[in-house]
Amino acid sequence: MSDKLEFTQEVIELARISKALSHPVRVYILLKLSKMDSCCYSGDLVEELPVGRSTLSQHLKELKYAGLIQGEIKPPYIKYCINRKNWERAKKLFASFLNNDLGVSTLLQKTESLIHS
Amino acid sequence: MSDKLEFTQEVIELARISKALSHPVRVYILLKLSKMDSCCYSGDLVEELPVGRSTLSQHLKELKYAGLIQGEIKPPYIKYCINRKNWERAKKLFASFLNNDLGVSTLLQKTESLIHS
DNA sequence: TTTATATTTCGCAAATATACGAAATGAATC
DNA sequence: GATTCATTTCGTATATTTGCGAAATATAAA
Repeated sequence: MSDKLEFTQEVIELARISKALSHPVRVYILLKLSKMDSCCYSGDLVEELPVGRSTLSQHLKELKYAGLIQGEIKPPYIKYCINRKNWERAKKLFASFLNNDLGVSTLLQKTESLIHS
Repeated sequence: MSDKLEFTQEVIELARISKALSHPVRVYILLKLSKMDSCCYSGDLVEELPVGRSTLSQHLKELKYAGLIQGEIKPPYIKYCINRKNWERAKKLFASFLNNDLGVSTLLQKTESLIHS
């Protein structure tokens, strides 16, 4: 069989989450938020991290877009927290990945099965 | 304390590995190689994956550079395998990350401690 | 030595990521 | 309404990533 296949959702999702974690600033933010089990202001983070405010805001936006964190507006602040549900999902996916629990059949699929499903 | 800090090796390494995993082709290759517990030719992969030969070669190069795989020349082929040692290290790092086993003190460090250590 | 095969490197184009300062936003307070 | 504060968006510059085909490389076979 030499047909080109498409990636499954699992593979695409793993890549998407990995991308969200592919910068030290974002790794740090996620580690801190998941550890604190509480929330955090953008202003607190910019004090510690070696980037400017607007750059930090971009990183927060990316993590939000990836669904890994969420912001709650508490004027004049915005409190950022881990998105527990998606974070647990990410953890499970990665655990499967690292422990080789993902079956070969979950790596690729034929185009047809995507179209007709 | 509002001094800017630097990232620890753990944070930098997590970001680096995540970056290597931030593309579906690379996730697929790593999953396949770690699952097979054997090796794989570039030619086999290009048959399955939706990218051309030179593009696949780039992805393999990146994974090699990240230390996650290694290539053994078996003319006229090159056999690619998981780099077991580094893969185990990556697994441990990620497991700590996902389980919140990394202490807060392992996230950032003062510039001084880098310079004088 | 020529030919065939597998893979990589090169050159290029397009898209995405990273960073910053300045300006804009949105809510509370004066 | 004007001011203040925390944060985001905009505009811009630069660097990196992704992709491809053509050319180069390296080895085995004819």
